[in-house]
Amino acid sequence: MKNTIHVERAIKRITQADLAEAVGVSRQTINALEASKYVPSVVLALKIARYFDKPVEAIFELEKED
Amino acid sequence: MKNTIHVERAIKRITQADLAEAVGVSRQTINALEASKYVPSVVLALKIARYFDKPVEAIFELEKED
DNA sequence: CTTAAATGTAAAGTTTGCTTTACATTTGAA
DNA sequence: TTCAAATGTAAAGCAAACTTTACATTTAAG
Repeated sequence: MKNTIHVERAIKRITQADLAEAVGVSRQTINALEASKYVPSVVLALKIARYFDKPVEAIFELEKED
Repeated sequence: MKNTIHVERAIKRITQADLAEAVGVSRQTINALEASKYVPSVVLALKIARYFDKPVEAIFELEKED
């Protein structure tokens, strides 16, 4: 599983803390997601995708090992 | 969080066990998802969506309480 | 350079996804 | 009606998501 949260965030010029607050999780959760330290729930993925106004698939991509 | 796995499965006329095997989880996991007993990871959601050839958003929908 | 904001990281704790085993109930085809 | 397949459900256990607190490092603006 890889994601482009870092990129989307750069485009919108938003901090990890901003995104965290917008989707209702802790800043560390966003940081860990960007570092691929774990896989989010589909609820969180949907909220992040909705925030960036893109489909889930545009931000979260399956890899072979998934 | 609600999902339409049951419906998609009915359209394709597949059993819970078939879907489970196709996406690499146990049959009980699919059963529990259909019963909304829990929220899947985005990896599992992506696999299910891909299996049904639809976007994640077409199968998994956020509700107010999410 | 200095300082504040942003990011990285870590540890301990709680909750929840998902598994396995096991059994009961429902459904559908012969 | 009978028998098998499909579904529902439950409990115990493990792994992973996510939280809070706390601190160190990097980045950027003045």
